[in-house]
Amino acid sequence: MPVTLKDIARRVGKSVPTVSRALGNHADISPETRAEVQRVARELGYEPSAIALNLRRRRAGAVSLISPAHAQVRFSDPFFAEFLNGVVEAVAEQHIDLLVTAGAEEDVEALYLKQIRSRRTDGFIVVRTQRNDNRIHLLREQGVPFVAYGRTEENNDFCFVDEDGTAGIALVVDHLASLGHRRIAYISEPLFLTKAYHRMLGFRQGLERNHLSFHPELFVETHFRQRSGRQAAAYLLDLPQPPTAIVAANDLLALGAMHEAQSRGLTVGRDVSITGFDDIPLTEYVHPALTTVHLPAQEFGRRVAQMLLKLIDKAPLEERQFIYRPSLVVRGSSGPAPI
Amino acid sequence: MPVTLKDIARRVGKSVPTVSRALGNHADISPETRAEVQRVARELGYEPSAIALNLRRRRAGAVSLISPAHAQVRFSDPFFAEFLNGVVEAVAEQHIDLLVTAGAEEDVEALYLKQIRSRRTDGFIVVRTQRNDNRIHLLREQGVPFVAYGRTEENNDFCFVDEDGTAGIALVVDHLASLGHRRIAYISEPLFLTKAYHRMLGFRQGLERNHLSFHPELFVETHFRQRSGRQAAAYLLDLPQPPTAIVAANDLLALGAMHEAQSRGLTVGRDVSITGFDDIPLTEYVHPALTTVHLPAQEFGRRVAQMLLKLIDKAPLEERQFIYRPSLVVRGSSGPAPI
DNA sequence: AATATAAACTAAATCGATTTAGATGTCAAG
DNA sequence: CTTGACATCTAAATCGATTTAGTTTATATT
Repeated sequence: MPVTLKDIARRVGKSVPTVSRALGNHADISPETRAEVQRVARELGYEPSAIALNLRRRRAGAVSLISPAHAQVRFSDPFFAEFLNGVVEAVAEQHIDLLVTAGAEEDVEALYLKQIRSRRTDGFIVVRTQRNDNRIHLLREQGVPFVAYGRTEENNDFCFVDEDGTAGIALVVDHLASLGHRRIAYISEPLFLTKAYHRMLGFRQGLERNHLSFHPELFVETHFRQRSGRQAAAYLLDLPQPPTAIVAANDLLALGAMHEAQSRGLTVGRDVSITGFDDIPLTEYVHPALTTVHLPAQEFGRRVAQMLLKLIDKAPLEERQFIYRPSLVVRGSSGPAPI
Repeated sequence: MPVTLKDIARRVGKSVPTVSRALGNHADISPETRAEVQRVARELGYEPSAIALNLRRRRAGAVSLISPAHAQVRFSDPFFAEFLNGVVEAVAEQHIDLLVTAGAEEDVEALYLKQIRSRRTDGFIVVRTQRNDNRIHLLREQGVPFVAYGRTEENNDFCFVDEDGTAGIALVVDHLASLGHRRIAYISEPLFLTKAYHRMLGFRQGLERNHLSFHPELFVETHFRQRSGRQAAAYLLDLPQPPTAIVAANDLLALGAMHEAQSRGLTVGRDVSITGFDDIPLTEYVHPALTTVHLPAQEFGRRVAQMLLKLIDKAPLEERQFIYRPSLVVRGSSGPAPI
């Protein structure tokens, strides 16, 4: 049986409000009573009921992160896992709970609405934003605090943390072009995701500024995982005129592509160059190590969470929006174009 | 402003309890009133306050998963990420919230105690059990429902899901022995973890039943991550008489070891065999693909969560304990011993 | 001595639901 | 015409906290 104020009140022979005020160090309690109450509370291991408190305060004491339905990967995406690490730590520091939920395929918005109406949560962390994102429409409409990781393509007047994916991929193309590559392929994530779209733009921008033309047959839109990367690479390497370099929109796709190239006996970094994006912890430990674009995933998680907590507390926010300019990490998977 | 029973009551001109009973389909409400109340509720988008309900029911409507402090990896451990996927899905199906928290380094037990006393949670999922696990002592003492992933070394009279790591690693040793390997090294996770300990036992058992002797210099106890695997492999390969096969206690360690071997110009699977454990999604996509032991991480997560939910509901449990017998997955990273 | 003031406490209301016990009105049976 | 049964509803209590508005008692002031 958990200990309540009533239990303490009974023990010290005082009323419940007195006990409450004694524990809260209010002025209208005599030093003796206060000491006695606090002693008994400690002795009984009293801890206020989070639920009762939340009812009174009309807060949930929790923030919510709903993993989107379309992400078959959910937490197994290493980038997202790192991001989650950051969120969990930032939230734990403030003694707020993190509610983690999986969105059902049908309609994630119903889930958001339910959480809002049942007042389970004080705010949301929105991940994997889409170019036209109904979740964001909804949250804005409902006036619920939220911070997104990523932007949308429309009205971006909300709090978010994002990366400049366009600049990131353009750096990759620069790098490959400087190595003499002229047939560069691109493996894209689904383009309804804002970040996939931005990265794709970076690819086109990179081609352009290096005076390379865009070959539609060298552009593949696929899913998130390694399997897709492998399949896409198989298609590309089977082309009559295969690319000498493959830019993948994320590291998992790149690893899948590398696997395909290697199982064809190609040496990655020599016969074909392959690059990724995100710099997940693994990239350093595959062979050859992956040339990629670094993102501080955990820091993104921290930032998003901290912004959200401030937003909820209506504390002043130094910055409502943050766009990280990523940097290139050159490793062994990219090398000079073969002649 | 969220909609409450009071709002509905005002609208239909009835008392709050009547509204409550109408929504709950109780018998003592006239069909007309019931219909009217339900109509208005729908119209206003009424959803009961989760907090008020929980206060009344004296339940939290949530279960808790606290990532242990010693796990520097937390969610970035791909096995754990998969496990979490399973948990999240099983829990979401039952409309229960999952509270994810990070344990501070100092004392995780204090965190558990706090969550128990403040009645934030109805039960716990305990991961990365230790041979002598204070969290389990505590939960048992407090009589709080919990399910562990993994056992302890003492009294195991509680609900858990586990793998038979001993059998798993022994399979690996059998496999390597059958390929002619006689100098087999082992890279272990920290041995205070039950699962690390079990796997280590499997290594010794495997050696024994293949009539191989245990060489202390071929046994390295280290941490979880790739970096440790790499360092351990460096040490092993620098030995005057290096091993021909390296058994790593998990896939990340194995990938680290592979990286070290490859950066020395060795061909993994020919010059040296390397094996892992867990069969994380990545193992299939490195080159050569990793020989490992398969564990259905996501299913483990589901099982643990489902057990916990039943335990909380005091529903009958067909089985309180489940030990999975893992199977070997042979891929390219293991091959015949060089002569 | 009467009154104002301060100290230390408590009753009652509140948050948003549910449940228990009781109230009211209608109708049929005696 | 009274009584009992039934249908339908509401008042009050409860979960565990906090806050507001008093209340009581002792002390200081005039």
